Amino acid sequence: MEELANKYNPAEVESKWYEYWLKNDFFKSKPDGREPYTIVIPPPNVTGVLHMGHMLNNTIQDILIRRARMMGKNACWAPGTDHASIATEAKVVNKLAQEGIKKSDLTRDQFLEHAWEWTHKHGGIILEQLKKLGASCDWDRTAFTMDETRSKSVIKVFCDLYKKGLIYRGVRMVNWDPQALTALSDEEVIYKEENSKLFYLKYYVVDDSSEPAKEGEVIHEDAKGRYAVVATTRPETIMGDTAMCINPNDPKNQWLKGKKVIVPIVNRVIPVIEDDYVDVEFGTGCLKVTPAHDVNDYMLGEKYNLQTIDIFNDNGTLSEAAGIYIGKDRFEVRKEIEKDLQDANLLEKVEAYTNKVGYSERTHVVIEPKLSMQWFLKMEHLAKTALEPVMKDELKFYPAKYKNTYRNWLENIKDWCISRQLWWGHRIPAYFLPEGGFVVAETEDEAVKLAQEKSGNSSLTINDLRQDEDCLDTWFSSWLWPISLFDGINNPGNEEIKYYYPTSVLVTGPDIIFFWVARMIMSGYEYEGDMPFKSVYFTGIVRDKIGRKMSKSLGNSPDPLELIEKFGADGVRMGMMLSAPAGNDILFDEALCEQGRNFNNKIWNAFRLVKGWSVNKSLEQSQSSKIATEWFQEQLNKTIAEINDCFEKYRISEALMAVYKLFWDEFSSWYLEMVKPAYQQPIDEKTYNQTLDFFETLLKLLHPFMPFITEELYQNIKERSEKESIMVSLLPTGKEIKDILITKMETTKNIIAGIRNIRAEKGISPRETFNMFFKGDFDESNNAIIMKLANIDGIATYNGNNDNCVSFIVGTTEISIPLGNNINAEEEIAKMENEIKYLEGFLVSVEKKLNNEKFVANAKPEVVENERKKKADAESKIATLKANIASLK
RNA sequence: GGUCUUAUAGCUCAGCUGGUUCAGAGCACCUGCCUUACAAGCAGGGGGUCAUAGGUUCGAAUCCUAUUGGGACCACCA
Repeated sequence: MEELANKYNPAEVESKWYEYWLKNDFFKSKPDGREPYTIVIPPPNVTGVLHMGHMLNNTIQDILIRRARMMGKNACWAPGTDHASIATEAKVVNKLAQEGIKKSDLTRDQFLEHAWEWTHKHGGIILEQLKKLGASCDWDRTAFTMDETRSKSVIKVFCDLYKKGLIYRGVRMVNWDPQALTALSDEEVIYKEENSKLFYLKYYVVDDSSEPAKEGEVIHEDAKGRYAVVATTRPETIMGDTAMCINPNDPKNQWLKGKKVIVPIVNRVIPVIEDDYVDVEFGTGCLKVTPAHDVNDYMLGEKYNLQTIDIFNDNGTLSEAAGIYIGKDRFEVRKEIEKDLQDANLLEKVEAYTNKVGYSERTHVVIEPKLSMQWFLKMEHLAKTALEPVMKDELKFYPAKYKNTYRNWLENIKDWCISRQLWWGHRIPAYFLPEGGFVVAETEDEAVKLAQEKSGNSSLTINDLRQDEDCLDTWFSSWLWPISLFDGINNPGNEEIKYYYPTSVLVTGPDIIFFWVARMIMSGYEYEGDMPFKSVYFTGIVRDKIGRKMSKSLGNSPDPLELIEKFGADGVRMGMMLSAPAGNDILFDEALCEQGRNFNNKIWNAFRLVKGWSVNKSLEQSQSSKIATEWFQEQLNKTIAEINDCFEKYRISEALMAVYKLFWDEFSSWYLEMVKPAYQQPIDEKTYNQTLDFFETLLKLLHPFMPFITEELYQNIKERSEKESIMVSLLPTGKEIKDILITKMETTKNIIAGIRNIRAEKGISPRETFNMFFKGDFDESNNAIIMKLANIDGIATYNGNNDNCVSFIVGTTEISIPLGNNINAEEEIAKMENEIKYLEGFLVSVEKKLNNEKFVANAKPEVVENERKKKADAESKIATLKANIASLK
């Protein structure tokens, strides 16, 4: 072996092996006789760039998929991107704006041309970045939610649901984004607490009879007459007021019953209506009703047949219907109207107030509730089928706590507003007839046919029909992802969908449990009659080390690619996984990547050591090496079982920690030290080969976590043939564990540590040798190990003649090291007396238990037996210590 | 406002059906060491009334109740 650098350099090897894997098609999957293991990637935005959340998410997926592949399964990780309609359209609009082009100046086709250009230019960068991470996706399968197959699927599903009567069109109060100029679903609105103002407005009463106030009534009055006071946070909407509402049981407002009031400034006369929706305690108990601009007011409007006046334009400015402030922005008007009300003496007071305001998830502008014609999908039936499998754990959530969240949403589900007033997306396949009405069809030809039938006019052509301008919500394509990736919508029951569906696991963030996870489950049952995935693994949010969400504006989010450059992909992957228990947020710290990199280096150097040994075939295996190999084999088996168990429960960070400790502590610190030949001495062949086998097994166990370094070393540890790779090798399966060897070695390690401790305390060089004596039960089979690692000349039973000994106790055995004049008797005595004191205290508590009749009667026999043993052991230790003190005195 | 969740070492977290895996791990920290694989390292070591108060039990970090403090989600009063 040529000279190897003493530091591992990841940059040199990572791209080399990724190329090698691609060249050999190791990531590819085709249906065959093996058990499938399928993951569909949560498709990132097509024009997005990799952030820490993606890193975490995709590292986990890669770990799972690589492990499955090494377990002999047919592993298929299907990648792709999402067209992200609002986000992408917003980016394109911005870009055009920079070039001085307004969207409204373009035709739909022209705009889409720009959008596709943008998509082709920036699209898929994120997938290239995933390759740097080592992601073993089957790239030939790369899909896009707006490619032909997926688009066809979406349209087909829309038509199907329409035919089933689950899709309908209707005027509803929707969340309107005045910047993107589109409706949003409830899930796309984020409520934020805000410091705002509560305005108290005067609504003068018409035809006031001036009857005296009855008991409990609160009547406001000034020179202009009697008036009601209405508290509102949105005075700019008074132009849309069509009623005032009081609670019929509100004593203080009884006098308003049946009256009419005048909207301030506007001077429109509106009725006072009564409904117990109104909270008597809030404000003055008088509510202004603006059916066009508030969800609850809309409900009141429906109930009492009120007029609705829509005072806003789509972009949030005041419309003609408002009559005043026309063309001005809503927030501008709020300021102006405050002043105007003040000037007109119609503003009683203004109070500071905190309330929650809805913002658009994508454009971050304040949502305007707006009445508009939209398409909706009925959810009741879909929700019903999707609930039970999750509650019954047929489809498992990790962590399970999200089952509650899931149930809560499904049980209170509202219909899904699926239309968006955007161009970038799947256009709704509804076609309006010249004389009114519409048809829904997958193709234009079919639309014409249906239109002819519907109108009875057989001369209708496509030119007579007008297709709906709206697009579908992005999630309306994402919810089909696990099916459409295998073309299961267009070609039901095809070979791929039958083989790969249901997929094995979905790895995603809990923030999209409603947007995406729940809806995929619905569509899965609707179109495949089965769950889309057997498990869902919810990752946490990546935060910085002091717990803040990573965000561009805070500047606390590291660039993943820079991290990879600095620590290597393996190091970063490990850094992510070290602190990522399922469902917990991860507090990311570069120090974790450093730990990952250090671990790479540790593996690298262990490799250097082993490869540096020369083998002497005529050498016999030493006793210590024989013990070491037998023990390590057991330790390996034990850890493999542990890792398997962790993976079954999706405790991935724990699995990593187990293999980390196995390699660093058990293998490097203990095993290699046990078998390591003296400097420049050869090693026997048997031990050498066994060590290489162990090393190879360790590399395999590490591979899912750290694919690159493990491949590099796998290729170098033995001669490999052309197309061999660790990523397609088989993981060792668990074997029966002989715990006895492990237990014995633990005792041996304790003895070695005890001796090293004495050396450290007394400042004795590790090179200086001496003898060791024992008293009590002692298994001598590991003596060779103790002698080698603790640098001991000989081991013998204590013969009572070695007065100047320092002792310690392991289990019930006393270990003594003769140190001649190095010993300070007083110190030793003090130490032992301290220990006796502790043991006596311990003994008291054990005896107390054993003297308690109820304990002996009720506790399990083995528990009682254990207490007896504790008692005996403590007593024997005390006796030993007392004898030692006596001998030192 | 509702629902859920959580509190264990300086930090991040394990601790399963109450009892020897019961007080643990990793990191950080401290003390020695540049010992020929590795200072990105080696050897050794010190850290916790298991949030607080009650209760159940022979026995509680573990089960129950309340309180306090985190977190998440849903709803929302103008």
